[in-house]
Amino acid sequence: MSTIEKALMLLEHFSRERPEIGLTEFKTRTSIDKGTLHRHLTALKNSGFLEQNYLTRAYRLGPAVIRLAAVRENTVPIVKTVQYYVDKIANNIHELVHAALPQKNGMSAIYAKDGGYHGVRVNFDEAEILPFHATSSGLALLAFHDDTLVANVLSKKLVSFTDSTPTDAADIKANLETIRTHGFAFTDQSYEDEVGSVAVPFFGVKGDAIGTLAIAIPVSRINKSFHEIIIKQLIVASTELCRDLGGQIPTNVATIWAAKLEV
Amino acid sequence: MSTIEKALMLLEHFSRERPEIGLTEFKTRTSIDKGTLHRHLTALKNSGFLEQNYLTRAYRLGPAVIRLAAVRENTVPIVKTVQYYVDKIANNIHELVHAALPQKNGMSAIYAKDGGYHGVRVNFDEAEILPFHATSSGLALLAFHDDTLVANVLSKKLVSFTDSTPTDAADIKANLETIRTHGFAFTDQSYEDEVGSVAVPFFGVKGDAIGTLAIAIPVSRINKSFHEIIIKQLIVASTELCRDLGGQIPTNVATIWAAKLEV
DNA sequence: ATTTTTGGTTCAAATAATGAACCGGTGGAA
DNA sequence: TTCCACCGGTTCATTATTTGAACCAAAAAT
Repeated sequence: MSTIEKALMLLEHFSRERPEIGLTEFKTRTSIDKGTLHRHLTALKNSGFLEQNYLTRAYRLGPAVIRLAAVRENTVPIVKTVQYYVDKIANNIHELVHAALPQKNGMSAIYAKDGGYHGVRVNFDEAEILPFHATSSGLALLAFHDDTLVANVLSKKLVSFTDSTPTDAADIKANLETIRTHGFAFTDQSYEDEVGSVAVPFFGVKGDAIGTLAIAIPVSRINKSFHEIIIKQLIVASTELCRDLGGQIPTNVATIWAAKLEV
Repeated sequence: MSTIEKALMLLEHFSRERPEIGLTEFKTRTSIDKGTLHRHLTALKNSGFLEQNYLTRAYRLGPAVIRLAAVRENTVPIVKTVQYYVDKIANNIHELVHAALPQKNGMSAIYAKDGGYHGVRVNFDEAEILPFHATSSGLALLAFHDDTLVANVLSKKLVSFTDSTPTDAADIKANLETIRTHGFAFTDQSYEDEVGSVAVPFFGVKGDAIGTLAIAIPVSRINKSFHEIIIKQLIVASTELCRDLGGQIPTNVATIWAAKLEV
């Protein structure tokens, strides 16, 4: 692995829950030598990707990422486009809806909207990394993305989050096949207890999955008819989203989805 | 310079005007060897910082920057906070207002709002890099930032954009001194013909300038009383912004600003 | 049909990354 | 106060990676 990739991997450690990380904490988290770490962190700092809390000397993400995100969003306005559809679904079904994009080690939610209606709500952090194998977003993306990603994900240790987290590669592979025939993914408490979720992919110009739309619901509120309603909403939104982004829904998926909407 | 920094410098070439850059174009723009470039671009791609247009093979910014920006904004919510004040000023004075953060080679506008009132308007691109020496934003930041940045900027070749662009290091140093005594910066067609601008810094916890609020106006509409009004608006907004961000206005600046508001 | 230009690859030579040991400051605990 | 542990940061000989001229294949342009 190149030095560049090693250094950029450091940025993956930052999240909402862990916005600042000190040198020694980095060392324990990565088991990279302190000297090397310091040089990498300094390079990232010099490039504006990190800055230091001048009191604690801990590192946090820097202003360079703000500019890059603005340029990226101007180039490919996924976030803005996605927001419209997430809001729409959330208003219709009054549950937590979110959209996520694939990152190296999982899906990253780029926007979430709580339908705000029920007392019991699913708690959710944007910018959190959702593991591919344990979330409906992750599985929906894997199922419709190229096989190298699947092989890559399954080759690593599959962490267990709840009693229901699937950790067997063969099981997951079979599940991905099911997801492909159904046109959507769902999970039952595989990432968080008491939370089920449903997700559909949305597609890029090549007809490859570039992101997902998903809904998370307390298991107590899941029932068959509601499940059907949710899936229809997701399919309609994803279809329109693909149109807006200039994406192409693979013909087999289009057929499956059309059939789902007929029912 | 480390390999990491060299690679990250490549990301600086992307902007609204140039959202996609091919290998050969990169070569002409950077005069880095093609082999090296390709390896760096591939590393950035593997890390999610770039992706390739699958038709043209040109590179564009990738989804990783979206996640990082979300985390950064959650850690230090400058963009969101700044928007409120930019909108407020724009509504009051009906001119183009923007906020900018320092990057390595200039200021990057993170938000802009056109007051939308006049026929002749200043055109403006967010995420564009505004050179330190030729814009009021840049000068306002330099004047209240640490001297190493000033020395760094002045040590490089100062590009001329109009007939009025200051390109002499001594002149600029003198101007920075003036800016420090006035508490704001202004420029007259130094970056774009027919456009003048005024800027004030806003400060971080250390009392160092971390960004700027600025107004750009067609020179035809500038007059003394309007100038005064603009400066007052900027000072008030920056003061409140610093409070919101937990920043500290250096005492000497606070004194100067207080005097300006008295008049 | 040929030339030019594109993105991408190779491998010996050149250079930068690495990491064990070290430094100095800070904040408890004895 | 003294001591010790822990923090961020630095050094420098060893080691591994980066580098770039030459090369390749495919796609445009002529």
